[in-house]
Amino acid sequence: MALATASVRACSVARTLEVVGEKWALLAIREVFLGARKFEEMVANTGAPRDTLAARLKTLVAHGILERRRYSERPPRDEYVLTDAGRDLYPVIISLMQWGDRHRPLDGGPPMLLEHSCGHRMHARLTCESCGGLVEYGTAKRIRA
Amino acid sequence: MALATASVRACSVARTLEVVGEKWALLAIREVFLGARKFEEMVANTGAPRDTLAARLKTLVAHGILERRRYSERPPRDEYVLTDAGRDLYPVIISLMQWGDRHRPLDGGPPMLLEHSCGHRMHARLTCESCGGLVEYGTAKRIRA
DNA sequence: GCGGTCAGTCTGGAATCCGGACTGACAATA
DNA sequence: TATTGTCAGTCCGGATTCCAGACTGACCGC
Repeated sequence: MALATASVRACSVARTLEVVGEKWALLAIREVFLGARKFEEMVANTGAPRDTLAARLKTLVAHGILERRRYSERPPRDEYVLTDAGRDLYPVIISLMQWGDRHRPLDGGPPMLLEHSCGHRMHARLTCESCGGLVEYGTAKRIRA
Repeated sequence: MALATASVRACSVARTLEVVGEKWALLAIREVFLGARKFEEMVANTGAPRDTLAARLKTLVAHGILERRRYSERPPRDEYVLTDAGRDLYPVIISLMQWGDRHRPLDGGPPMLLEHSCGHRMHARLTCESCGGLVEYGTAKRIRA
């Protein structure tokens, strides 16, 4: 009687989502990327309940995605800044943004345009570090697990 | 008395998260990318409550990310396959995976290795379509909104 | 008929989420 | 000094979701 009970896949996607997978977490991170580092700004820009946002910021700090930095002593004021690990979430945010731009467009075009440092309107894509070729569904195969 | 009340940012990230931002949605999509297209497989591999997973699959189908396809009439069996819009989420999944590989590593290395069609172990990165340069935090600036 | 597979649905308690009111520290204005 | 405003939360009670696990129902193979 072989018992092959629920061995959940060990997967980096799941481990990442444990950190940023909650409803307002990525939106808070987006705000920091966009320069809104203060609690009040994030509340206004995301529409998150203050309550929930405070909790998310706390766990993001605990997980080393954000850092809380005091930028004024009198009055005491803190802002949230990205750690290195937080900055590494940039591709996640950009990928989500591009999907939304393409598949959930707004009348009047994308709500936000980004310009890459090369001077062109930014269209990002995932490429292979070795060959430079496009990475999309079907261009990769599993070689372990 | 100017009332600048809570104008939530119109943002493609938020619109995308409305579709895939719930706890088990992206994990279900990951499963389909990995070839687990059947309900039972997804339950086993993700560990999601059957209940919740059924609900997520329903909304993903409703949102045009997945498609339910009958692959057997007798007994009646359906599987879930990616639509074009679903396949376009590949960069999101890969970005999440790479973040997890780097910042939440497992002893013994990444649980899954991918090989790009060029034959090398896949390390994907976000690059600019115009110049081919790396896209990371600080390489883009907002030119609208 | 009996057990097994597949794809869910149902249940009831636990955990979260929500909008909005409130607090407390301070600054600026009157 | 009193009033108003900003900022960063906390607190509240009700509504919504989530969860593990039991159950259903359609089918197949033996």
